[in-house]
Amino acid sequence: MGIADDAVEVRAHGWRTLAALHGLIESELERALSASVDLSVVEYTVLDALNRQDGWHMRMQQLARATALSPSATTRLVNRLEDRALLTRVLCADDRRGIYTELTHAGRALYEKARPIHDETLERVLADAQAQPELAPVVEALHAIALPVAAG
Amino acid sequence: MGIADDAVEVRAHGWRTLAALHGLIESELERALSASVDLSVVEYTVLDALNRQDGWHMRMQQLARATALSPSATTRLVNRLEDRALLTRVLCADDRRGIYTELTHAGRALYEKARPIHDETLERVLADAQAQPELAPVVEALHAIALPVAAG
DNA sequence: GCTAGGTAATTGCGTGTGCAACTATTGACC
DNA sequence: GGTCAATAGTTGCACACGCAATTACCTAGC
Repeated sequence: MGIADDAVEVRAHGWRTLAALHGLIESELERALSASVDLSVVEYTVLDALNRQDGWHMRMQQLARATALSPSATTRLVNRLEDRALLTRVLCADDRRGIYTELTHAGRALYEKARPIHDETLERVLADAQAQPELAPVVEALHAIALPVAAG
Repeated sequence: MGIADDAVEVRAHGWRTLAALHGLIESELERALSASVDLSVVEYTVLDALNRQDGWHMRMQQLARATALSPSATTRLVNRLEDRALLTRVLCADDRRGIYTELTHAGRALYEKARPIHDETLERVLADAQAQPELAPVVEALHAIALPVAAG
């Protein structure tokens, strides 16, 4: 078997490994978050994204990109969170097609409660994953990614 | 902000990056496979897993692990593929609770057709991802993973 | 040999998702 | 100023998923 064929195998195997690690992390986060604060991973992702824009609005489309969801799924996701009074829709004045979302007090409070649980779970799962020879290299790579801006 | 806080941020950011890359690859594979051979990514994963066990059976449970799916989802996934005559259920003699699955001729043929599409899409997507500074380190790590056994 | 506890797989049910079709609004062109 | 394509967001619909309950079977223990 030649070098080119090996490359195909390596990519396929790498993809399976990535998918395995992703599934592992997501299911653990799902369990931890839904048990403690009744949030799914995507719901937490929304709160996290909104919080990271501190005080700033976010369009539906940006939310869709941040969660890797379709527009329709994003609409319903925002509906669920709005029904729980965790965020509010804000009509935008300069483009009346656009809709901004922002966290409510309750939303920020729930996020503050969920965040340590999220972070601890992530730390634990990554440590577990790093102990598996199969997954370790990918976990290492995650650590090596530089933060987008100065995080201090 | 201290080193410990940075570590939390780095993990969270790494996880978002991993999720982004995973979502990117999965959606591209989904599009390519469903358009050309009417298979979803998990369905392809099943055919691939069965094929990699060349001629060998695979229990439902193993399939569930390979696809990161629940037992119920695995049952229905196998149902769909069986309805399309791509695989067959085989009762196991020594443990009559267990059910083996194996590819049919049609299943193997469709896999052979799907595989190059899968591989080419994966190559293209990984190349695209590697061009994004944000995703590149993770893609590098995937390439660096050694194949489980001698692949030649 | 029979019962009790555990495991493999399946089914009922509620829910989240994507696609396609739709509405509302914007911006470009003449 | 009116028309037309493009964009933002929402809704109808079908479908795949997870959880919990169920069935069938195996394995101890007595």
